[in-house]
Amino acid sequence: MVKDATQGEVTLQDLATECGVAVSTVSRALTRPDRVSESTRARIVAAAERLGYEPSVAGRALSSGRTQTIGLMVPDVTNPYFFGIIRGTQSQLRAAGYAHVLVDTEESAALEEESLRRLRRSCDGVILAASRLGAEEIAAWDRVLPLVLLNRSVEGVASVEVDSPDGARQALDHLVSLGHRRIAYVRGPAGSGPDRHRREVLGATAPRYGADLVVTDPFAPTSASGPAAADTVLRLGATACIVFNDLMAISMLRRFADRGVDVPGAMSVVGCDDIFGADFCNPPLTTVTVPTERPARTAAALLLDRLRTGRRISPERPLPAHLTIRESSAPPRRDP
Amino acid sequence: MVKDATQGEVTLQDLATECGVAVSTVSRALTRPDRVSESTRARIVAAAERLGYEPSVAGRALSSGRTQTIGLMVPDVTNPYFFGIIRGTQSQLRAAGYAHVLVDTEESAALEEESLRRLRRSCDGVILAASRLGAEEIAAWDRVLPLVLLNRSVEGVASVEVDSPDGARQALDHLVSLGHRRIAYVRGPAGSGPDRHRREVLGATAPRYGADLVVTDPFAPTSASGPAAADTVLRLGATACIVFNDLMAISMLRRFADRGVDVPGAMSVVGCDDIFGADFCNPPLTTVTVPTERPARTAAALLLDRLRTGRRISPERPLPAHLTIRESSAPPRRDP
DNA sequence: ATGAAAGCGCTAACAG
DNA sequence: CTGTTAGCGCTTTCAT
Repeated sequence: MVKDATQGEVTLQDLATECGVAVSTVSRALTRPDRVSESTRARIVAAAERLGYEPSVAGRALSSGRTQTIGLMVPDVTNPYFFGIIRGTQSQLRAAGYAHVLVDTEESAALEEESLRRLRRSCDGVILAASRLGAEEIAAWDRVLPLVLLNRSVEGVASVEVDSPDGARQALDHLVSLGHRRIAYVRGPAGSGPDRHRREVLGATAPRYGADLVVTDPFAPTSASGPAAADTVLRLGATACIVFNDLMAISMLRRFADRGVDVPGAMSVVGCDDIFGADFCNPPLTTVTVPTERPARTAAALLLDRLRTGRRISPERPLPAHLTIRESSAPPRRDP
Repeated sequence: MVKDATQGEVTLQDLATECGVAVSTVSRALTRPDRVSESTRARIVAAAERLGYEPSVAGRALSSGRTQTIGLMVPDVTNPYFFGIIRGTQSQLRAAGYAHVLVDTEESAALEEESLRRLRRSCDGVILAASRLGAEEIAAWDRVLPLVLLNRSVEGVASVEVDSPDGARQALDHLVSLGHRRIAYVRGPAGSGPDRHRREVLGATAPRYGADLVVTDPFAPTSASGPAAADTVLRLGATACIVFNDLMAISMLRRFADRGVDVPGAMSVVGCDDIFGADFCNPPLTTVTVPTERPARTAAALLLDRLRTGRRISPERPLPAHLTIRESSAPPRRDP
């Protein structure tokens, strides 16, 4: 039953009065059940239940220093890629009794900084997904506020890689196997960890495969960048491209269609992430699939563990990425 | 510059000592600038800046009773429909200096209840999007915790309609104009406000249009329901359907394809929401477009205003819905 | 096992 | 305009 607002909130004091014990006893009964007698504990818990007691986060935070909330910062809530991240962290945190503050940093490092500043006092820790901040800034913040990074690694800061560079290698392998020689990699934002890893892997692998890799300049990882990215790929004379993420890749598909470039006839496109929509766009997008929910849960668990034990444990290896081949990639058209 | 954790947090007391004034003066200087002399205010603000002072949300909440955070509860964070809602409320709240707690209730009324219970003490108010709770429960909660409803209306509780029933009418008009006579409406979840409105409007309008409307039983508003919903529509012998949301509609498109039912040749499909993906699925989906970000901002503004003034203002009218015609709807195939 | 008491950082009367 | 004082609800020594 919902308590009426006019009665005010039920406090520890109320329970103490009700049960004829001291507030400290009530506090213990509710948070350290082993340090009170079984009988009083039962009595207090029953009263709490009956009166609809709900602990005050503020009171608790003030005296204990812990807020029982952790922040999740993502660069773009409207990118379906972050679905799994949001769901995964949320379920893990909820199970542990933590609240979950979601912050959309809108691809802006400045907003990230400001948000961290604001979260510093109100969160016990923060999960930072795909941060656009510099390595030193991240390291500095981690000293103030426990951080776990997702898809970004910084020396000395806990992190979980979602993306595995091998996905890009598989994509390249696939395109080369189809017969492509001149292949473009369409970059994401300049600071991105996965972007760097992919460039490294592709750069190192292309020669071995006998492929001619051309890398674009960085793009904002959103649909809006698609048309420009598509045009760039055409200008570079590639017959196939690997794209930083599916949001851009799907948008590029449309640009190619608008310019009369047949996909996959005249241009093969491989995206990354396998987001919502990748399987039903037109043509369906060949993409690098990476499970996100599991690493997100890992990140949350990592943070919780660190808060509890003070230890920094190292994360399990991420699930391997795999290529999901759909209709947007095919052998290059033979020149007439 | 980021303050080092070893120094501990800077408090009002620190600033007071630093400036040689009382904590209350510092408090006022930072929250009621007009109640302090300009010179001391400047001195204090400068010190705060210099020492990297950040107010303690907990301390503030405890003494003022306000937490400066508001909750947003959505039934499914992985439904792109809620993108605009999340963005809209977030931007509005951020501008007002409020924190934003996102809760995914996973289409479960029980989880909604539990979340409200937990948020009661830690939020100043909650924006409840597409609640699956009963009207009486919602009204009861509103007495305890200021609520604003999105896409759900309950007597006496502030709400903003995103959906306008006229969208469904336009969809029906469209299909009838194309020549369809037997038209199915695929329902969403039982408690949904928009679902009820649409049934009412469609039920009232169909006779006037000379259409034969058949209404399905309720479905969970997710992709998973698509196949079953598609099968039901076929069983009902309709040549066209209006679907509760695009998530289901897109999924139905695929089911129809799998069953060899040509869309739009043998079946016209009209969705609702115009979510991410509706424009690039195959075939592109005719759908009822409704702007979500603006009403979400309105909802946030409404809540903030109520918290500030205690008044309950009534919201502006929602933006009108409009039909966006794409390739998933066409005239019915002439029987051979 | 339980109680008394001291704050945590801040706001909000109430004095001056 | 500013200082003094009392809590807000809770956890946490320190006694008992």
